Amino acid sequence: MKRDTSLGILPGLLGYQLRHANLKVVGGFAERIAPHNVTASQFGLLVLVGANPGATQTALAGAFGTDRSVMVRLIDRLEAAGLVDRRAREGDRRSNAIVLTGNGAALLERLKREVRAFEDAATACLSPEETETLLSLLRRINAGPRVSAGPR
Amino acid sequence: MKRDTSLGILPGLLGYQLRHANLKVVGGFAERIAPHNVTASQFGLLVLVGANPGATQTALAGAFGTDRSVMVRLIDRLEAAGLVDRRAREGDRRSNAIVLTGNGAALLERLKREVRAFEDAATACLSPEETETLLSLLRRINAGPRVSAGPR
DNA sequence: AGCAATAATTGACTTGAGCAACAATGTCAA
DNA sequence: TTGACATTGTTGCTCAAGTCAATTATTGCT
Repeated sequence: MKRDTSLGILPGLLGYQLRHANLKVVGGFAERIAPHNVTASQFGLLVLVGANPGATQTALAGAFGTDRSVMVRLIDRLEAAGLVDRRAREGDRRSNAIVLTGNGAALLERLKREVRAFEDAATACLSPEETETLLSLLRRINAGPRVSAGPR
Repeated sequence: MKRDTSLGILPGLLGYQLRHANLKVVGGFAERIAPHNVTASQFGLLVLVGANPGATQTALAGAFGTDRSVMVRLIDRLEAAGLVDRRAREGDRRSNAIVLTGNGAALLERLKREVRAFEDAATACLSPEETETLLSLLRRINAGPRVSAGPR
């Protein structure tokens, strides 16, 4: 009774393909780094903090593309795990300076090696040039203007 | 005080670019169709039901890539909104035959026009050939083998 | 008849996003 | 200087989704 199911117009939609690629790649990566008790989002944030020591939570949220309130809870968890610190910031007592702890920096190094290996596996079905093309097209989509809600 | 934030190695990672493209495209689309009280997932499911009238919930879940229990609640909402019906299926009283209602079919037609316009806007920064390339690369990633958890 | 498999459902739990409100703090103009 | 306004981190609330286990009704097999 397999009556194989048609996907209709979905395969032609960028949104659909993006949703599935995201599910597959990010999901696989999450599964791979799960033994370290870190999610994919947390890894991304660790990279960001490592590249911008002392940045403000709002700056991190902006770069990460999330709401400030989401950033609060993300950092809460990383801080509870002893991977980052909230430091006082001279000159502005409203904001925190977020920095990696020693443990955080060490874990980040190990995770960076894992993510490289994982990405190679995930793009094994593409040639290196094709992978580069895919990345550059995605970057252009991401850099493009915010897509308005359209005429209504 | 913009001290523009560095993204570190993130821009070179497929997972990162996919996450952001997904956020941007799917998020923008969700915002656009929100006035119709439909989420992006629900739109996808409407397309699927329209292309496979009378399909089983389990078949839909399989094609959609979600758990059966998720499908139950997705259909619950569409049914409550009067967009689909659970029909009795002759020959097997365990399963439901899911079909579009008149309202559901009408809404689907309107949404299909909107999604086309939206995708055109989202890919306006790419040439038609580039958009096709992007879609085909994503399809290959999606069709590729499940990425294993890798060596430890 | 008896029993394993299947379809749908439910409940509990977790995650993530988005929004609104708030207190503390900083900025700026009159 | 002071009063209006903006910004920062934070919390609470809501909602959509995803996982996992358990339950019920039904079907098919032997």
